[in-house]
Amino acid sequence: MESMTPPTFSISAVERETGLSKDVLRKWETRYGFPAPLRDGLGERAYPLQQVDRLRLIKRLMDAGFRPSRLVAESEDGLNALAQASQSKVQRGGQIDVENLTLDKLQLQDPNGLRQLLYREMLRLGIEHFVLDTLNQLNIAVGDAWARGELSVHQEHLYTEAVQWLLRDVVAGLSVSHGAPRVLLTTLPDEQHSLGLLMLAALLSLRGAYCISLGTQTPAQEIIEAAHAYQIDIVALSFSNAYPQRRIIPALAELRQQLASSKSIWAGGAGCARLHASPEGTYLSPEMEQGMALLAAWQAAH
Amino acid sequence: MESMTPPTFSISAVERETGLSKDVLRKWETRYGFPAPLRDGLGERAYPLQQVDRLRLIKRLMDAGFRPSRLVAESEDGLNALAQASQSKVQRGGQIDVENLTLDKLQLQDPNGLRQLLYREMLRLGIEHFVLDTLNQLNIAVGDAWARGELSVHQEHLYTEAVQWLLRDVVAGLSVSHGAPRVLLTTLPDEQHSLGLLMLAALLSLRGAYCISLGTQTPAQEIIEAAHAYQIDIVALSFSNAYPQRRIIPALAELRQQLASSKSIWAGGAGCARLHASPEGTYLSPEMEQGMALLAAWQAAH
DNA sequence: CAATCTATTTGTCATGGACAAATAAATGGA
DNA sequence: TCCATTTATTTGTCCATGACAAATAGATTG
Repeated sequence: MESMTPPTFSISAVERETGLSKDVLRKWETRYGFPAPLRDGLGERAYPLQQVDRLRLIKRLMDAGFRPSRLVAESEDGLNALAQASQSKVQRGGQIDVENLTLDKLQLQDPNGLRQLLYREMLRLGIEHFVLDTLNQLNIAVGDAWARGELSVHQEHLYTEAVQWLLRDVVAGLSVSHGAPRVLLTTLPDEQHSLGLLMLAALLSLRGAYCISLGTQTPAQEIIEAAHAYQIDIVALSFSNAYPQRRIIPALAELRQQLASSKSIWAGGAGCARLHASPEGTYLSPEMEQGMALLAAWQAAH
Repeated sequence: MESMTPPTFSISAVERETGLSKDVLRKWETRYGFPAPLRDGLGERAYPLQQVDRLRLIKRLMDAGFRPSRLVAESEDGLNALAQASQSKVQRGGQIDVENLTLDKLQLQDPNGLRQLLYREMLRLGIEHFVLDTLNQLNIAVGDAWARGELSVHQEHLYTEAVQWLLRDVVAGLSVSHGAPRVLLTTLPDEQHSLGLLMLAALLSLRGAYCISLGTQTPAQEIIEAAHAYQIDIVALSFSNAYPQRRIIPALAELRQQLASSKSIWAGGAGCARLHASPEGTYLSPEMEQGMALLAAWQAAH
């Protein structure tokens, strides 16, 4: 038992853990000299935990807008400093008094407490206010804390689960089979974040829309088919920051081309925030409020 | 408008749509001569829709146990015949009278009806019976129908969503903060199916356990950390058929090695069904019932 | 100071070869 | 004949290197 082998990761394990493709991992190695994995007996890359952690941090900062060459060159302290600095600037609306408490609860490892807290807050504020303000800001707060490394992945998972639990309950309670418009909610493959979708579903349901959620990662072909089958008026897609920006527009264009022109396409989520224009007949609404405005417009027009 | 370009897919699009890695797609091309994508102006592979569909079908059948060389050689009709034949043999317990009705509902594009139907059935049978029998068999029925190509992806998504909606509600209602054992439920990266997890959570909660769900795709490191932080007694992981068998044992072994030996590790889901032995101190329970037995054993021992 | 043009950065794709792990096929007793 | 063990084949993943377009930053000019 003298020689415990320290844990290392294969290239595909690192791809999974960091979200950086194998190609990218290899290219960085030759271009920047980092990562610099060890090699196992077979000559295959073996990434030490430390490097994987660093890669994770770099990926976070890239999602926040930094470029790799900059980050890879940075020292450990430099990276951490950047992470500290990369706070979301968005601070609209009044402070939510529950925010700190909730982050505390998360850090206190109290999943049930968190759920109850959110539920009570929702009852107090009403769904619309709760979703538009509290959840919105909480998401940002959690995202920031995570980017700064103050929250571990499992804590973030826990938060996501708690909110999902809550919102699904709400949406299920609000559903009526004859609402209008009929909205199909989902994400494209490679996009796993569904919180935004659920929040939108809650808000739209509140205003009388009929929401059908397909969960995450529905192939484009299937979206088309489902939109037809369920006689959908509006297809709502969500893109998180992690979704490669450059793929959004083409994806929307492709959908637009194949979908009956009577059906609208909405794209929401933080991933859309930095986009300026979208293909003809598709609508960007990085903020929830804009989604509500789009709904109002649709309902007025019909 | 004479020449509409027929839609083609890039290699990464095909990877997303089919779940076959780029490496595999390229290798099959040289080894078996299929797929045989066109090339665009840049010399890059451009897969016609027809080939993508065929790849999807092949992937389905591979998940059902067939080997690629066999499938790739097969004719179109041959593949369809195989898909027809690959029914799950499991038909234990009495027929559930609701099954056909539910599949009908799915095919009738009636998401709300489905949810209500499931809910009513749950009330009628009681949660335990409903989960162990109805849902279990429904899952198999849906999985089979999907493998046979009778169900499209969006319909399967819809089913999954409906069940999730239902079960989350149930689990939330059952949660008590002082139950024992304390169970952490999640899946490893690359495993996105969480239905089994939710079903287990419902059953365990019913029997007094305290369940903490982290959703899907929690990195191994994070599971360790969370197990410690939440003072977990049992870590329950779920593996679907789609999860590469060969990675299950090593993954369990790695977890076992890093996790305090006082904490149990359970592995469930259809992906475990074909495994015979598991690492020391970890337990396989491809069937829900076995999970219940494990729980009973744990509770008896404490 | 805004807009346009050049240079660099960056991700993805391609090719072709190697190898271990998984699976099937063949072999040799009981 | 059937089970267990050994040999072959299949199969996924990895490696190295090179090419190129799209995205971004930096320079230049009106």
